[in-house]
Amino acid sequence: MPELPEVETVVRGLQKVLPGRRIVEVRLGKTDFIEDPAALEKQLPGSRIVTVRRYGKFLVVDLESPDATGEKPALLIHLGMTGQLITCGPDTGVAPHTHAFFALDDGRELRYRDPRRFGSMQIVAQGNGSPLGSLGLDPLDATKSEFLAQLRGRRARIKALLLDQSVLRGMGNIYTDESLWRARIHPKRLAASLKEADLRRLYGAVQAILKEAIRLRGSSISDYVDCAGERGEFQLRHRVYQREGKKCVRCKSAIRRVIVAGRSSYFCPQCQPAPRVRARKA
DNA sequence: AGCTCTTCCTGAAAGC
DNA sequence: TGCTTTCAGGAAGAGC
Repeated sequence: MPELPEVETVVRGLQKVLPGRRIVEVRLGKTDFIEDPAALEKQLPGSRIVTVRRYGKFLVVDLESPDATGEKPALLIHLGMTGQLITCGPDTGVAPHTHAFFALDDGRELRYRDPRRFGSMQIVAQGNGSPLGSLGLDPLDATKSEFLAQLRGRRARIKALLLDQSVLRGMGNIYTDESLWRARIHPKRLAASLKEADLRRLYGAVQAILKEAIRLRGSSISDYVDCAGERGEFQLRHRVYQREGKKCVRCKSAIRRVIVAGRSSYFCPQCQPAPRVRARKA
């Protein structure tokens, strides 16, 4: 599923080919994941792509309107669980579940495919519109003190906080579990119970995991591919994610799975000791 | 504030 | 073999 490293990989690929291109035509299939399909069909044709960038798990396509009104619209795309953005020639066969086609002025096409349609697409007036405003720190841009300030003293479970996009933007289930394993922190620990040293270790782990995942072009589990259709390789480096019952590479204990924050959470019971459970009153 | 449950959707995998 | 059920999960919303 596309999280920060996967979106970053797609963005880097698109940024090589899209800036300067003009969108000449928009064709849509199913539109229930698009906020205002008519707005896309009306506003996109004729506009020029300026930049493609990542904001959390969102792809932001900054646009320049043909009528130079000063309006700088942006197309926001969230890949959800199974979203793919691919560039290809116009005659390339259409994969099932391809729901949006953006014809470009060089004859090529940008296509959006999303079997489960958990993704989303919308046009905002400025690249900072609606959903982006409520997002928290970018885990790679954040300094250690910003990161610590965001988590210190919070009563929620650390895993829930790492997944919360209003706290940190971009982490998902895979990189949360991998980071917690690396930092030797159990997903159920309350952030407020963590020592300063734990949080520092977590900061380092998050940065290291995300950077390595970007270097390896993301994790290809489920449907993830980059904008050229290539798979990533970080799934080969997963230490806990989807490794229930397999041996921890550090201590040989069997990896376990529990539900935390409504998500499957994989951890090593030896390396990541569980918090003390408060006794339930009878 | 923070937890759990539900909804959206499809395909893969498990169960019978 | 082939059908049915379950599960996965990003995000938002409800209810506690």
